[in-house]
Parts: sequence; C-alpha cells; structure tokens
Amino acid sequence: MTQSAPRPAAAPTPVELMDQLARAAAAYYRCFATVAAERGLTLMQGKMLSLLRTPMPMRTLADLLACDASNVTGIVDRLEARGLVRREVAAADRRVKNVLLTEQGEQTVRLIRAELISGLAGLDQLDAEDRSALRRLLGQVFPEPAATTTAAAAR
Amino acid sequence: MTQSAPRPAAAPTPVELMDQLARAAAAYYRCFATVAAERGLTLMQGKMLSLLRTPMPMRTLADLLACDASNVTGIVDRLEARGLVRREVAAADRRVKNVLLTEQGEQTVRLIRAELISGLAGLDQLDAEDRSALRRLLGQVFPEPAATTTAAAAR
DNA sequence: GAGATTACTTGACATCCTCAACGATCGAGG
DNA sequence: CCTCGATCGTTGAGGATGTCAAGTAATCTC
Repeated sequence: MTQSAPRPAAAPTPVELMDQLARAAAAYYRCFATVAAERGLTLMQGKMLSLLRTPMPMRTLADLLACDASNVTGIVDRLEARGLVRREVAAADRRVKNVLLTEQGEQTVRLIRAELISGLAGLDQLDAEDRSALRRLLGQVFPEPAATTTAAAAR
Repeated sequence: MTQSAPRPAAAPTPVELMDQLARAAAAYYRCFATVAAERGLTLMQGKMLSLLRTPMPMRTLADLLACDASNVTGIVDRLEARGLVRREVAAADRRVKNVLLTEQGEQTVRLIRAELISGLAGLDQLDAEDRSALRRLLGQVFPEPAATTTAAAAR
C-alpha cells in the first residue's frame, strides 16, 4: 500500500467527501453529455443507449433509470425513430416489450464509450493498486444492489 | 486497515472503472433526487439550491450547471416564486443579477444536505485512511478546475 | 460618442418527467 | 374454465428542463 506521502491535511470528513462526490458526479455527467451531444443525442438518450448493451424490457429500463414507464416510452420512441433501437415482443409474455440496439445503435454506443474513456483521462493515470482501491471504495459507498442480473448497471 | 478479505480478482481496467463510476454517479443522483423530491423540488432545483450556499451571478450558475442562461432564468424564477431564492442587482455592474438564498432557502439546503449524508451511509463506514484515499483518487480522476474561487462546486 | 460586447430575459419548440387512465396480457385461486 | 387483481406498455395532460434566437439595458473599448 503505497501510502507514504505526507498527509497534507486531516482526513476529509464524510460531509467533505459527499461534496466531492457531488462534484465528481457532475463532472462525469458533463463529460457524458458532451460526448452524447457530439452524436446529436441528449443525455437521457445516451444513458439509455448505454444501458442497452444487452436487450431488456422497458420495465427494466424504467427501473434502472428511476423514471416512469411512460417516460421510457417517449425516449425509446425517439431512439427508434432514429434507427438506434427497436422493440421486440417477448416470447414468454406478450405484454413485455424488449428493447434492442440496432447495428447502428451498437456502433453509436461503441463510439460513445471510446470517447468517454478518453475524456476520463485521469483513469489512465491510476496504477493497478489505485484502481483496485477506487473500486473497493466506490463499492463501499455505493453498494451494488443484491446482484440481480445485469452487467449493464444503472447509468 | 480492515482489509483481510481475499482479493477477488485482478485490478479493474480503466473501462471497468468507467462503468463503475457511471453506476456510482447514477446512484448519487438517485439519492439526491429522492431527497429533493421529499421537499417538493426537482433534481435541478435541488442542484441549484445546493450551489447557492454563497450568492452568485446567474452567469456563474449557468456555467456551473453547464446550461444556457435562459434555462437558469426559468429555474430561478420558479425557486423565487417559492420564496427559496431572491435576485439582487450587483453594485458594481447593473447588468449582473446575483442570486441569493432566502432564510427559507438556507433551511431547505441544510435539510437536504442532512438527508443526503444520511442516504450515503457508506461514507460513514470508511475510516480516515479510506476517506483520504478516496479523496485523492477522485481528485485524480476528476481534477478540480484550476481553483477559481468558489467552495460551492458544481453539483 | 459610436459600436461592440456582455448579462439577463423572452419566446418558440423539442425533450423529459410525473400522474392518471386505458387496453392487452398474465397468473392465482375457486 | 372463469374471474379478478396485477403487470406491461401506451396515451394524454400539464409542468419542468433545455437549446437557440432575438431583444433590451448596461458596460467596455476605441
């Protein structure tokens, strides 16, 4: 644990960290929104596309995005109109509509992710130990919901 | 350092961390939105109130929130209508409108912050060393803009 | 003093968001 | 098999957010 650097100040309080997390979250979304806008997508459209790395029901999208089903309908409508996603009735339950990326949608997601990782240049500057520590610490502050299923988590 | 748990796997890649950051940011905003909604505020209204711990010009709000000035006008209008903020012409430049929290607005911000820190229970479980590490790591991934002025950073 | 720039506001229009209601579908229970 | 309650996605009303363009007032520069 390379932690020999003299501590410049006292350890931050939880409140100070809360503020820093706020700034970090805002910075993350600023970066994401910029990347999405370069593809003519709004923040929400970009978020939804990124969630769809595996097909999923609209209900699930609404849960992950913490918004109402009718809102998801609107967003999917607009993405569908642009040829980025399509709806598909689930075989096991005809009420359920799965949303899938089209080829174009997958390409768009790939490009967004590539640009996003570029925009988070600071990540590349972390060594393996730092990255492990960050994963652990973030995992403690934001525990993953009892591992339900999806690898594509909320974003 | 209570870290006797066996290291489960190799260090995460930057891409894996990017995804975790996305999930963390989403979780943070879910928490924040819930707290704001309990006060009858939308996410943006809550964000703006939280930024206003010191008075600032609308131009500054637009910069921090990364949105258009006209959008800020609308949000301030609605907050002003609810008695949470007020506008004040700056003495040095009559074009400039500073936005200030009212007493009621300050109270609201205090309550929001108190509830938010409660909702981020994981922060309290970090010891001082972890908190310092998290501060350092977040600071590397999301460098603060060349320290301009405000303590109330973007949120 | 004139023209350029800045700060905020207004307005049009698109998108997002919640809530309520609806029709189609499913599943449990009798 | 039938009924009823629950679920899923959609529609629609109305409010909030967001961009862009244009306008007015104030300030700055030459």
